[in-house]
Amino acid sequence: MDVTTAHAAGDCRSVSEILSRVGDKWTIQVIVALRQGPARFNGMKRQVNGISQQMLTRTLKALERDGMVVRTVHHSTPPQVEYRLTELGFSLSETARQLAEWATLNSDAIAQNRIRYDGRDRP
Amino acid sequence: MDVTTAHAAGDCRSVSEILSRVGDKWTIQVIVALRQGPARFNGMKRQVNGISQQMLTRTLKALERDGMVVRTVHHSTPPQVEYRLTELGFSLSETARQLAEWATLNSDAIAQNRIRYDGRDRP
DNA sequence: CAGAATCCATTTGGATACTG
DNA sequence: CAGTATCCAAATGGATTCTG
Repeated sequence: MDVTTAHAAGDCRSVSEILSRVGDKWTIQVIVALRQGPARFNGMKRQVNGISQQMLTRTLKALERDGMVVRTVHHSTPPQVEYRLTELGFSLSETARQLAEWATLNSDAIAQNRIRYDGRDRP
Repeated sequence: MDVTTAHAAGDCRSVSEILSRVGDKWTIQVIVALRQGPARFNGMKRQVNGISQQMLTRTLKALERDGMVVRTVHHSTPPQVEYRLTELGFSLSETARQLAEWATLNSDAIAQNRIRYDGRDRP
């Protein structure tokens, strides 16, 4: 029996908190983007489609705090700041990639399910 | 090359939307809870630790709309309503279980990282 | 380039009271 | 038992302006 089964797969309070942290609008995408290797701020902003500057800042800072990303400043001109995954962050990125893949593969089906559901007569 | 790599792993706009849907505070936990088999409303409320009645209602309704859960009413007294995963929902639950497992295994490390980060002198 | 700061709209979530 | 309805607080996220 694995640890998840032993814990009834997520009844710990901490799990809920972590899931809602990594499950916000951008975290998974940022982590998946960093799988390819270290990246710089504006590079990521271009890579992660549609993210605002503020949300990228917040997301990266939260990931740094959680120990999933390290931030390295190179004092050059122009200044360079590099972000890369830690081991912890990389381990999450494996699962994150699967989740992103699932979303890619099933987004059409979900969109159709919604249309069908909304089309039924209902309050 | 798999589809995720082909799509640069999540730059589609739809992925962002789906991820933030399944990544709210409760969806993953509800789905993981339903892996064990069909369940009834108040049973799930007890199983998913800390969820309010309203949030369970909202989460289940959203999952039903997305075609991940089916809701079956048995007109008995007292009334019974059964929720169970569809194939789509079950396929997500595989990845969801991994994510919940990751969260369980690493919640301590993350908590410690946060303490360390917050302890450093910083604005 | 890499952000910090501010403002504001929307979403999310909790508590409570009520219903068939 | 299985919800609905309402109110409200907090979190989330976007846009814009400013800075070392």
